[in-house]
Amino acid sequence: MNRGQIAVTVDVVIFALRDNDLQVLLVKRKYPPFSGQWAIPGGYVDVDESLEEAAARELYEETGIQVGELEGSAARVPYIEQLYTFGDPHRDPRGRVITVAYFALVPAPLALRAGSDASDAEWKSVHRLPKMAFDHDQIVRYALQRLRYKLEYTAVGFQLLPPSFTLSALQRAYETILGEKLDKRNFRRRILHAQVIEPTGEFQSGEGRPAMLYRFREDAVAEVKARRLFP
Amino acid sequence: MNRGQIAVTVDVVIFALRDNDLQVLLVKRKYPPFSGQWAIPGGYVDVDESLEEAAARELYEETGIQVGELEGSAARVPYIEQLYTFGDPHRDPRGRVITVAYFALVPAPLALRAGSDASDAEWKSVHRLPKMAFDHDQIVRYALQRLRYKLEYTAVGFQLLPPSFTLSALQRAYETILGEKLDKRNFRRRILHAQVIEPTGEFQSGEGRPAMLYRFREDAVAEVKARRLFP
DNA sequence: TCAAAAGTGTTTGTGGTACACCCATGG
DNA sequence: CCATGGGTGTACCACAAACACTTTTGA
Repeated sequence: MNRGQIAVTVDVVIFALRDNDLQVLLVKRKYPPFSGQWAIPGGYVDVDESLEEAAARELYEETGIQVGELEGSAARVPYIEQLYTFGDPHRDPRGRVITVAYFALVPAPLALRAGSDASDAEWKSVHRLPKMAFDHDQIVRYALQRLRYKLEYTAVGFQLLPPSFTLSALQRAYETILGEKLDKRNFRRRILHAQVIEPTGEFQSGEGRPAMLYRFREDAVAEVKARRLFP
Repeated sequence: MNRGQIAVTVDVVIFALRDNDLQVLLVKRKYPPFSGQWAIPGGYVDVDESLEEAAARELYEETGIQVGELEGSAARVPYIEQLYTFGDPHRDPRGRVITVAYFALVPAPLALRAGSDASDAEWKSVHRLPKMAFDHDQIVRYALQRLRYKLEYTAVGFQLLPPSFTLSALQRAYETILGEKLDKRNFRRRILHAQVIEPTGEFQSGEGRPAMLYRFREDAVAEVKARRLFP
């Protein structure tokens, strides 16, 4: 019998697109172990809250970001899903701590607030990650792999964009995350053909010719079963 | 702070093909809560063992099935992966118990042994599941969904078959799991084209014309990235 | 010779990929 | 008028789906 000997935490990998780069929100640890090092936001699960509630609470306490669909909220996470549970017996020097990792996507510009558990919160490029506490580097790498994977067969990528966006911005988002160039004509044809976005009727003016703005269709089928019997 | 107030278990959904049916291994609970009801094998995680070790140990204790690649072992699990972590605060009447669920595939005929923690272990059809303890029905349903999903884009299905098998047997396996008929010629072409199996040179005699036996190619690329940008 | 299961090809449609130029606007 | 990014079409190829008959064996 081992009740009471194992602690459970949740940790959340939060992705956003900033400066044409895929970034992760990290917090600087105030207290040991690993104090002064960067970590993904997270903390202990309370006895009477669900894992999702714990993830939302820790996120809010450490970064000011709220989970939910509320309009007008400056900082909200529209998308969160369970990633994996990491349970190596030696992943935390304090003792046996199992962590249920989540991964979240937020539209680019979010107001942050340093919370009580963390002295600082900062966005860091996934390509230049600092040394991180615990096994958090492994968790972030796994989350990135999952994000890339999901990007290709679900419409999850729209969660990283503002409510309306141009097709070029969408393509840049895909290219940034996948780390490769995509053909403009093929990209547009596939996205439009997939019927997941619709034109807003508005245009965005900028440097060159104004671009049509699109929005994600809420009624879109985000994930479709594809008969493949492995490639 | 909540250390010590939350218990962690692992539970394993084990699938096998028996009698042209997809079945799950269930154990009858000896002790409360839910004593006398069916449950998937599992139990508390020890402080000093990893989640995978805990899954393997519980599996062995309750069913006699060993995890690993050992040849000659009558009952071994060649495939196991983490499924999901279920953490609803009220999923266990004894208190807060979070369970890390795994799902495993075994080739059809495995010798079972009732263990000390379970008075009985039995294979049950996924289509006619009995009333189950805790949220185990939910876990099994989720595992089935995952199995069907993986079947289509990975070569995981071969883990449910003996080392050598006919193409008809493979097709029956797919049809049983997916719950639908597949076209024989298209199925064979795709499987052979995918280069995941090779002929053994042996034939299996039976009712009609003898059938070529195939084996899974260990060097096969089981999962290939397919550029789709959602269907 | 019959029953039972194994094995085999072609046509058609759809979607992926490669590829280059004109368009609308602001400065 | 020019720089900047927005927007468009076609040809080829690979693979998915639909579809029915011949072959081999044992009883």
